[in-house]
Amino acid sequence: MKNVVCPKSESVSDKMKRVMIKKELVKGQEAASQLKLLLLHNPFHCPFPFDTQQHSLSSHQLIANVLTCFTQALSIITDDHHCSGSQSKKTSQKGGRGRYLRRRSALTWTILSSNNDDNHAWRKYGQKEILNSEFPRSYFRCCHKYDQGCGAIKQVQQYEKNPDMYQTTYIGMHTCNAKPPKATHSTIESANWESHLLNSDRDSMVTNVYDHQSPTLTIKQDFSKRNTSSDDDVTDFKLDPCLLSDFKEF
DNA sequence: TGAATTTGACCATC
DNA sequence: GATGGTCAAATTCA
Repeated sequence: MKNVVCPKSESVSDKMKRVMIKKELVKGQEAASQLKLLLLHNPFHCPFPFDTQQHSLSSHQLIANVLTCFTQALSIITDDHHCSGSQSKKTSQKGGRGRYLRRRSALTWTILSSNNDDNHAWRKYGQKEILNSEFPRSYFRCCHKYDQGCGAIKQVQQYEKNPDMYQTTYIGMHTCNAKPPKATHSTIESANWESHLLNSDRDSMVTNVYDHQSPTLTIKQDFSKRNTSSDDDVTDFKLDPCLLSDFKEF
């Protein structure tokens, strides 16, 4: 963080950026504190992305808030880094195309589902053959990208082990006013489902696996990139009955 | 005719 | 350089 502040040559925009970064970090800190309280009072709180509890934010939403705040702060810092300095090279604009924005740092999670309908309006913007993959990957962005600046995107690919299922990766949270995604009954009625919540740097992965045969929720953290993967990273939770009923309501 | 999808080319990342 | 992600012109559809 010491790179962020440069008091000697700080302009008005630098000050604004500093304020924005501070604001994002404070928001992230608040969300982390709420998450801590939530887990202290209910360690078995359902982390599922589509938690239906209305009275408070789910742990997933809090995690998403934390990551979003940090991502925002980092993007401000990164933009500053890229834009500052007279020698920052301009990208070529062949065919009038600008710099492509990649979202590797955005909050990402993957679900396996028998249908792709999640109650959000998506616009397909690309399809690609993937190496060593039987099925192409389709790329969708939120229809409200331009009117509301929503940056949510998803990638859909048929699951090779079971072509009736679709592996859908959501990247970024919806910032539009559209209805939040809701899992369908067909999703839950499939034998098992799993979702992956990836953190921003992809160093770790949280995998939630719900098994209908024996109602357990497996939360698996994958730190493969850090080379610390072990059986200790896998935690099985017997679900609290009330949470389980919430879980089956979708 | 406007909106949505397809598709080839461009760009970023590893 | 290979591969995946995104753009935007061309095409299709309602």
